[in-house]
Amino acid sequence: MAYRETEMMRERKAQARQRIIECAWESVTTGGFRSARITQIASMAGVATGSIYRHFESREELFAEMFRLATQHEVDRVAQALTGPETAAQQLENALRLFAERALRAPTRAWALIAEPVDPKLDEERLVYRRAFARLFEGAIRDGVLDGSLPEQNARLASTSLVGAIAESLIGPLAQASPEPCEAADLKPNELVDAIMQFCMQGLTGTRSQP
Amino acid sequence: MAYRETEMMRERKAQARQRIIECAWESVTTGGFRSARITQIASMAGVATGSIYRHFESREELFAEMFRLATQHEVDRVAQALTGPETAAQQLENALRLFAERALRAPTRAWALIAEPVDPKLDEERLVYRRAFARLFEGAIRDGVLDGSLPEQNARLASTSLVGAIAESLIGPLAQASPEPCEAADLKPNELVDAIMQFCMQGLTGTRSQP
DNA sequence: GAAAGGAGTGAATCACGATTCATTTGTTGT
DNA sequence: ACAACAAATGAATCGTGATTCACTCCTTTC
Repeated sequence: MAYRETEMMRERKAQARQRIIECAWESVTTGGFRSARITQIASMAGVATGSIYRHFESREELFAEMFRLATQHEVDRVAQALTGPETAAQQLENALRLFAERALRAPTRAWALIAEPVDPKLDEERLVYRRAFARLFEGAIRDGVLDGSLPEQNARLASTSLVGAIAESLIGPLAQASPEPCEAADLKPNELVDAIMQFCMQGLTGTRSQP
Repeated sequence: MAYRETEMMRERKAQARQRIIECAWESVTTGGFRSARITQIASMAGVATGSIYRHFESREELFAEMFRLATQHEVDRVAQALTGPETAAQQLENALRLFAERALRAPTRAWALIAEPVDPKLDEERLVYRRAFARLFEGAIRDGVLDGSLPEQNARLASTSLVGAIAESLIGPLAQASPEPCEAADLKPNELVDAIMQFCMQGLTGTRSQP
């Protein structure tokens, strides 16, 4: 017999796979799932169209995998903000702010992650993404209730509402085109974030901040 | 010469047009824009495929028109709730609750109206829809600030956040399949609505309700 | 260096649905 | 009843883009 997959080959394939995912992500970040073409991704990655299918079952599968990775990255970022010496409420505010700012900085990406619908497989992944965030925020809210920085409440629902309020505030205005982001409510980006945060924190604490 | 469009014919055409829109709406309500096929809509309406194009420039155009009508209907419903003898804050709560309940009762329709992306023409219409709601809620918030039932705040942004919080809370969990709606946060539908409303009203008033 | 596979290629195929258009079926006025 | 025209039809066409596959190119092993 001859040819047994060697370490070098495994490595090389893994790299190609990685490259494909990265290009897919770039394509999605630029124009959303809708306009991401397999053909174009292939040529970006410097491989033939058919080669994509050596690495992924289908277009769906490629996007699902890509989504999984991007999502994990984003969740990790936000999770980081949920550690530190501050009160849980303060940590949560930081995390929410980070979430909002990141979304605002890359609207097309945010849209793709949060809302753009593609196909059932992707929706499934998105659900996981949502749950990951929900769980994150939910935990922080529970902590806040324990350390007294937040009042008693339904943590699960509050966390969902938070994500929703932020996403809508950012994405609603930003969904269409990315060229001239943000003019929602006639505010500058950071003012927008501030205002969103005020609403969210009031919703959580039931206490007026900065009257 | 002969044949000049008569009243009866005009009527008949208008009816067909109406029927087509209704069937399109039913189709969208059932499976979302994505799965609404012109062919199927035609057969539902009892006309030939080609006849659709006697009434509408294109698929896009049909959906846009349909969307416009559905939207108007929905907005009118909610606007109704914003009249009455109660404080503006109370009216707003009623309106929000109505919005949430209606969405909860027909998740696929709500999804189609609020979030499902289709094409640029539709997105434009959706923007109008969002603005209509925003304006509605915004006005109510302004009134609330005036009559003292709500504290000073950025009405525009608060209204956006409200729509977002509600939409996410409802649609996030309900987006996928309509068969078994609602088990979000392990709550029954009306409990879900109650919890959302609490969050929203706290966000608006900065006051803890039902501690 | 030659056999034995695996990996890569990309033009051809296929699927799917919107749209068209030659033809048929009314409708109207005389 | 007939001319003149509009409306309706739906099978055929077209466009788009994912997916395939017969073939070539590389690696590995002996």
